[in-house]
Amino acid sequence: MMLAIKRSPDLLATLEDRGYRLTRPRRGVVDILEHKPEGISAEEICSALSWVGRATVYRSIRLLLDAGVICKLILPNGGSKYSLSRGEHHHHTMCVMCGTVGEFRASAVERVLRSIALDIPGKIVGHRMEFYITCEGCLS
Amino acid sequence: MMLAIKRSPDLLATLEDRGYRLTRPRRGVVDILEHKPEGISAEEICSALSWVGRATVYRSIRLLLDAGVICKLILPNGGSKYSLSRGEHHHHTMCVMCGTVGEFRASAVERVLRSIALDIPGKIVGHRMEFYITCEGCLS
DNA sequence: CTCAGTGCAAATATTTTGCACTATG
DNA sequence: CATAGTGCAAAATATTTGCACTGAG
Repeated sequence: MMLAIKRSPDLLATLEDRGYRLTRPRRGVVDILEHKPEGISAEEICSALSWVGRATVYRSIRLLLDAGVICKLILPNGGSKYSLSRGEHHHHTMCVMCGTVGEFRASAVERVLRSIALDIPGKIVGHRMEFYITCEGCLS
Repeated sequence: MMLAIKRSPDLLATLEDRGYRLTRPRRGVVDILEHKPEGISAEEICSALSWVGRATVYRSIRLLLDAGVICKLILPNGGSKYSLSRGEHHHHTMCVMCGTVGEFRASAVERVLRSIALDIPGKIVGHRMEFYITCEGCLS
């Protein structure tokens, strides 16, 4: 697609920068997501990595989230799944038919954030935004 | 604040329009939220409504969500809570200090949605957007 | 040796389901 | 009396914790 996959090496570097080690289980989680552009749930990661303890999977997920290596996505039904982070701050699209996850960094979003800020009493310290779509493949 | 609370009567009407009844447990959930502008979690509703079975609370929540009487909010940490819906389609602000929930319907948002649509491959069928803020009260 | 990282099983949370019972029209 | 609504307890999910063990510096 538009963005080359395999951005992980650079992102993983941030892990070691922070003093965390890139262990087998952690690498395992990243590897899986590298091959799952549509994202995957915590439990699915556990079964895919049957050689890793469930607790370790959850701990790895939390660590990788902290480090910004992966992203947590909120599904339309409220559930959540994870996907590789391909870069800086961005937002996600999720196809409601096939589940494929896309990323985008529309400058329009950042622009609107500034404009919305004027309407909001207080100081914006964060936000979350997901777009549920029917992707081109599923449309045809 | 800007919007008068107690919009529920009109919203509750949509319940009966749909053929659902406004029973005691359902009314209970709405009542609580009427007095909790900062929203409340499912489990907290259960304890507040100790005279209602847990299952009924969850069923009521789902029903009220469907009917658009209440909203589900995603917290910064991924958890969720509920708040009264004060009207049509809107988005939420949540103070990360005190938890107070606000609503807004900035036309800028809808405008940007249209503009973002151009950047996104496929058809947008829904979205979710939350703003985490430090509210004016907590700023001072 | 020391401590981050791990596995496993148990503990928690959270939400849903089955089923018999109650209430309302 | 037909059926929506309910309570309770059990089941299904999801996630976290305690604790002893392993593996790199």
